[in-house]
Amino acid sequence: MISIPVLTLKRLPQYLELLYGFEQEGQDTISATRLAELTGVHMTQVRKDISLTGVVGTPKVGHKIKDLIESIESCLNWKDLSSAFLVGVGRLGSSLLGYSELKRKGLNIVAGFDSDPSLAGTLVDGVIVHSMDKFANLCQRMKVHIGILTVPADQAQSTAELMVASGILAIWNFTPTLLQVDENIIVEDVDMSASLAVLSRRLSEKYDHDSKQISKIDNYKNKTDQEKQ
Amino acid sequence: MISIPVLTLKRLPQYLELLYGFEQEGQDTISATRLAELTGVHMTQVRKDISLTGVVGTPKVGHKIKDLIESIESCLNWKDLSSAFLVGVGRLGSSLLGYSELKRKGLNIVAGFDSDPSLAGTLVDGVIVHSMDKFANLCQRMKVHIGILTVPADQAQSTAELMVASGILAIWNFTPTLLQVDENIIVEDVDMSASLAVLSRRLSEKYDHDSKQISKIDNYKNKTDQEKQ
DNA sequence: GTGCATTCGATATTAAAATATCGAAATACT
DNA sequence: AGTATTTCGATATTTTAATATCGAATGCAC
Ligand SMILES: NC(=O)c1ccc[n+]([C@@H]2O[C@H](COP(=O)([O-])OP(=O)(O)OC[C@H]3O[C@@H](n4cnc5c(N)ncnc54)[C@H](O)[C@@H]3O)[C@@H](O)[C@H]2O)c1
Ligand SMILES: NC(=O)c1ccc[n+]([C@@H]2O[C@H](COP(=O)([O-])OP(=O)(O)OC[C@H]3O[C@@H](n4cnc5c(N)ncnc54)[C@H](O)[C@@H]3O)[C@@H](O)[C@H]2O)c1
Repeated sequence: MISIPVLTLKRLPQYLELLYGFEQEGQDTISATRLAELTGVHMTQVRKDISLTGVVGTPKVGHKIKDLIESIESCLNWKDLSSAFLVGVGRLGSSLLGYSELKRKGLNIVAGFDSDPSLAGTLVDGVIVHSMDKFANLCQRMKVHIGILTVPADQAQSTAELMVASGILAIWNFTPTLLQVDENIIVEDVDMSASLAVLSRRLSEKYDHDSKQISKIDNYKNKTDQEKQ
Repeated sequence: MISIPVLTLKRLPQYLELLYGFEQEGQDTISATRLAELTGVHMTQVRKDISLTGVVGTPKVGHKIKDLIESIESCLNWKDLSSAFLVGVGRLGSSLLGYSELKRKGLNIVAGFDSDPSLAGTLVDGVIVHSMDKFANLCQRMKVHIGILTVPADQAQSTAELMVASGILAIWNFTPTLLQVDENIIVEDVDMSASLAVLSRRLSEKYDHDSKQISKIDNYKNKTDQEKQ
């Protein structure tokens, strides 16, 4: 199975999102050109990305939307559900338990785990929450290989180690902690800090000569808004 | 103000996280070499990243941790708080309202907004929630320029447009929707789908010849675990 | 003080990603 | 039917990012 570049993998869900929209609108085909316009990704890049999923289009027409969705979904292994355990049923954790969209993306959270004894045995959005001592055993018995990590930052490393020792092969890490685990464990960080860093800096780069700039922009915007009327 | 590459910006918070740890342990200096070991980023890359923030180190010693933190934080504009509004106080939205870590990263959510009338006037984790009709007015009066978007996907585009019309200059977008807004508005996506796509595919690439492979790995792991004892 | 090891930071090389170019295939139009 | 036009997909070029190399600076051991 060929290795697809990370950046391509990160673009594929974007295309999918648009494709679902078109499908609902009853559209039948779509061109790479159009996808490029909508995503801001270069036309040739879209073509390369699409071709990596293994689908072929027809000249002048483009791609059959149904085929393209099918191809991207199976490329990402989103066609059938993988089971996952979530550890840390706090604010973020329980919001994920209720996030039904994940099922449409191949992820089925079959149980939550938390060190807080008052949560053990409860249901959160229909998902059972267990105490931590059940983790290793259930993990092996149910052959679950994906772990979602939403514990406090200072508990992240030890929890990750427990996961790995219990048979977890891939960790979806929502904590800001940099996990140190065996190198053949797949760790994928959902890095909100990283994203916030980019937003923060880009805003500074654009306007922070000393925030007077922002007022200028405000004035400019008001002006053009008036002109538009 | 120079433009720092996205990938560098995304690595800076990683370094910071480690640096906070060292600072607490009472350490005084750190070398790029050590940061490279811990993050998996190449040593020369770490040096480049660090030098982009404007700090200089001393040979043989490395960098003063205090200076480095200071330098990265001010590079990301995390030293002083920017005000933000959050729209969509649902599962994810309210989990963000309670996420105090954001304040340490320069972001101060000063109010939430929601179309659900039963939420108007309530406090969520100490943050006031307003009805949507107050958004434009408060945005201008309080000179808030950052908007956090956590409404359902089908409401994302229209809400983004409201934000832009109200003076928002940067949108932190947690929805899977690809926003179409004026090009000088900064949009930063927290793309969980993208992250899940990478995790999913990498897992397939590694083990999906037909999932027998995973059992093999299990056996292998058990074996080596025994050997370790 | 002198050599030695370490680390910085600048410059060069390599690798990877994004963009441009071009011919061929398919449809629509004359 | 023939021609123009759109779009695909393969190949080349350019740009950007990652890695390697090297000299200089600093502190430490002797
Ligand atoms: N809240 C957010 O919006 C948000 C956003 C981004 C990242 N995060 C990160 O997600 C993580 C969780 O944040 P949160 O706001 O949901 O915190 P939280 O305190 O609301 O929830 C943490 C949960 O983990 C449980 N827990 C603590 N130690 C545990 C352990 N050793 N084993 C198992 N369970 C344990 C707690 O009982 C609690 O239920 C943090 O690392 C945070 O940095 C949160
Ligand atoms: N829940 C998660 O863990 C999670 C994870 C990743 C992404 N997301 C995305 O975040 C968004 C919110 O997800 P959620 O699970 O919190 O949903 P939710 O239904 O729990 O919350 C949505 C909130 O938005 C409000 N709302 C709806 N329309 C609105 C409008 N036009 N203006 C203002 N407020 C409006 C609703 O009243 C509700 O309070 C979705 O786009 C989802 O795809 C959620």
